[in-house]
Amino acid sequence: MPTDKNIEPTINNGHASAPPKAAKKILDVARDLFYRQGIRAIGVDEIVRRAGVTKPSLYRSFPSKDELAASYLRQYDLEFWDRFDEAVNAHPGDPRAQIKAFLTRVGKRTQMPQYRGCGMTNAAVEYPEHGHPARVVSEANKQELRRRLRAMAVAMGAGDGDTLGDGLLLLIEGAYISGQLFGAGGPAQSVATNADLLIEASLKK
Amino acid sequence: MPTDKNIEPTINNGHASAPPKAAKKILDVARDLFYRQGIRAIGVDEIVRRAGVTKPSLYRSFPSKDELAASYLRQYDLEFWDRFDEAVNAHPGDPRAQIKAFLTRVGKRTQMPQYRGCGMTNAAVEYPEHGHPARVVSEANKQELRRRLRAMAVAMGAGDGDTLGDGLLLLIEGAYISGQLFGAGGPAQSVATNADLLIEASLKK
DNA sequence: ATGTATACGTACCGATCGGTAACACTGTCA
DNA sequence: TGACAGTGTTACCGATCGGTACGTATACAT
Repeated sequence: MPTDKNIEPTINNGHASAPPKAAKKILDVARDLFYRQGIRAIGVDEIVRRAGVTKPSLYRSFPSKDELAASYLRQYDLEFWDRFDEAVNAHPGDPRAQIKAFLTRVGKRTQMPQYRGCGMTNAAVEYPEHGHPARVVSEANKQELRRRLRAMAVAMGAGDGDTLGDGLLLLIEGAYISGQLFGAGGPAQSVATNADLLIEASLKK
Repeated sequence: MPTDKNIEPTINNGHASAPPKAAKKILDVARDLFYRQGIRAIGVDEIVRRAGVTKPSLYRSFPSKDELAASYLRQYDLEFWDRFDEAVNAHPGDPRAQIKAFLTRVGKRTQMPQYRGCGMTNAAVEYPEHGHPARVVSEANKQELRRRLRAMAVAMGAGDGDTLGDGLLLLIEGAYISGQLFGAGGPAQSVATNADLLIEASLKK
């Protein structure tokens, strides 16, 4: 067994690097660039340049740019559900409060200076072709979101839970888009208010 | 005055063509391709090929691809307001019925097989950079839509007209996006119903 | 010391990107 | 007849696209 210096191996000298992994740096950079500027707008050359790696390194970790984009979205998916579940867990057994908490945070995020909408939604717009790796991830995320919103609407006791769930989804998607279209002060800031109004109206039916 | 054959001038022999105008053919093809597949996804070579013209012809009528995209959107803008005003004019003095008529048609359109959302919205997603010619047209269209929706909400007598107007805009944008994400049977089909519910709730305040 | 596996970099590929130069042809109108 | 506007043709530009062939450097086990 080695004496020292290798449980976290060599801080990384000039080249011949250390386990922090090129793949992680690539994905981090890609995530940032893809989200802020769009997937089609960013070339692999720029990704590797900003990540401080070379192109073959990218293609050793990812079979293609399309699959790199899909990886970015799979990570986005995880973080999305983290945020969603955080709102859910903050109000156990109270779906209306869960929705309100989630949408309040969405509304706040849409008002931030560099807000660029939902990475999933944007990717689906960029890749309309069915079966594209990025779009597949995006569609799965949205299907699941719809399923959960409808279930929550039913749990609230709405007369027509499916319709209310879909209405909430429309408001959310509208907030994502409006956030990047109008910036701060845009319609997205009222998403939580409007959602609560819609819920109120749907429960009274 | 010519004897015949020129009120609609010469069916267009092999080359050296007739007035049908290259610019119009180019814009028609670009419009179709840009809408269905996205602006970034389509190259100028494919546009001129499908239009049966050559690249110099394109650049004689349009200073750049970006400006061609902007022209496409300006035409889209005109047709959008045609549809909008059609719904408005069908119900003079009754903004709630106007909104309902417009959204019923939007809901129907989102269920059509080749539906690809709103060209304006999609362009803004594709070009996040401020000042891009395509984005400028898109933003102007959305600003005006917001202004009119808010005015209509106020005219309905809503307690908070601005919030209701923004809520309607969120639902509309959500329908555009959901329409292309989910296809037929998706949440967009309920946009008119949800909008009416939201209006009802906002008037009672 | 040497083999092996892994990760890396240099250099390059053909294709396509948006855009242009230069010139020939046609129909219209004066 | 002659000027003009608009089109077509061919050929080309430099830049960038996504992707790869191939040699090199390191780490570890034998």
